Amino acid sequence: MSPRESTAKAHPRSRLLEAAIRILAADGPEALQARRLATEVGMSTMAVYTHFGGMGGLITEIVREGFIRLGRRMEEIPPGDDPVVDLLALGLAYRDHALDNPQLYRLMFGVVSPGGRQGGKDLTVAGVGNDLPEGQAAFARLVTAVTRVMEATDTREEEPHSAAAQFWSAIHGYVLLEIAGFFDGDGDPVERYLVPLGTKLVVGIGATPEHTARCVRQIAAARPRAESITEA
Amino acid sequence: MSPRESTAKAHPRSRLLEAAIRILAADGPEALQARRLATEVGMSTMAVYTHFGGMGGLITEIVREGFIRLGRRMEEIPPGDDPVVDLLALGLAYRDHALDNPQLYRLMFGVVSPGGRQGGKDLTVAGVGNDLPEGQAAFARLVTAVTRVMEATDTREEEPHSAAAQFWSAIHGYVLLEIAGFFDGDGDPVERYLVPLGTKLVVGIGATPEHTARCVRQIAAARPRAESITEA
DNA sequence: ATTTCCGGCATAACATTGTTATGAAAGGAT
DNA sequence: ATCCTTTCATAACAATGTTATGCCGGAAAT
Repeated sequence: MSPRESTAKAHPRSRLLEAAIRILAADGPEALQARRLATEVGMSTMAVYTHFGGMGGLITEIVREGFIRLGRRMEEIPPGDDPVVDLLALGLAYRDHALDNPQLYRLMFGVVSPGGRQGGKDLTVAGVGNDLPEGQAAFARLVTAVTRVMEATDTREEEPHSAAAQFWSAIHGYVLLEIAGFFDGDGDPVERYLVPLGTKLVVGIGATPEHTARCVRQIAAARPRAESITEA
Repeated sequence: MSPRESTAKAHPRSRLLEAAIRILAADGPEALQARRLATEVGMSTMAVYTHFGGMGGLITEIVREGFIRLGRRMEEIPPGDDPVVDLLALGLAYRDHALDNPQLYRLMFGVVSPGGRQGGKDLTVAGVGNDLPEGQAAFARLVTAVTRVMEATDTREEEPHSAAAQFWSAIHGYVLLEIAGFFDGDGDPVERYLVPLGTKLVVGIGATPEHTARCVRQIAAARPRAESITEA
């Protein structure tokens, strides 16, 4: 037995979780079924129940993993000299990650219900509230970036937490509309909508329009143009 | 037979649609089932197929009706003297309507999939794209409001369509996060997040901060405080 | 006025889903 | 060596969307 096979046979929980994320990305939440998942990993459907308690528990773990990956993606942005550049780059990284994993992103925010058993009476979504600490961690990264900008611009009129929540609202809404296809056929929606939107918010936080424009040009120069969606 | 009964017996399609919206608001998308719907209107499940072709067709019509109601709610805002006041009031009406019908709002944006057959492989959401003209109508109302502000402030740097799309992104994201419970326990989230967010965008469009602040105070004075969610 | 035809819908069956009951097998603890 | 716990395969169950079938009633045609 090769080591690859040994790691493949072991850790059935991880295999289930990764297979579930793969199926979700490939064929959407409707394909996230117990029998298909069991076939994918070469086991029976009972494995889902022993390791996750059911499809609901599995989806909860998928959401957690989604927030972990989002947090990692945002951590990868190295803080540079200009906090405004960092904040804008953070927003772009957030958008890039969401559009690389659109199905996962929608599932994270309860935007989709795989078996019809989810997203029910209670509208509260695990992850954005206090339920999943991984969600708070990703938000905390945004709060620190906003705080640095406000400190650099001597802005004290607003709490960083409040301003960060506004940033998240704007980017979140933009991302969902772009995923939904609302911006299809209008050129590069990032350049057309997201960058102006972020600019307005950064200026509203306290940065000067001139400085923000310089930061936007700096980021746009380092950014590849006309990328395509990788996930099916 | 009283006239009320006659109208109740007739128009089975409308009865199905209204019952579906009622069930959705009361018990969530998971309760949107063919058998329950048939029981609710006193018919068999076949009625769903004769009138809508299946549950998918019914959901499409629910989404259309949702955009119609959203459009009506936004039409009810009478244009006043100040376009900035109008735009802010439009945003608040949008938010109020969404939080009065949170389940419907999420369904409209493909945010939820009742039955697991929706929101599948294709991420494009009917309504925000070109599929449903009712969705375009609601967005058009926002474009005109933004256009008036930009005309009043002599702003020509940006297209109204682009600025309106940024507004929609921001409000849409805020609404979804508020529905998801992200702002729970932080006081009035409208005052704390939505109003500052709208303020930054209005200023970014070209209005002066002072004038915008006056408009915000004017609207806040006319707005009832600490409203509760009406839908279960 | 009778006949014909067609749309609307109830009944019942079907395929597919999540779930659970049962038991076997494997591995470690005593 | 024995027992106990965990893990999971098999199979059955409940509930879902869907479809096949046929009845019924009214409208149109003769």
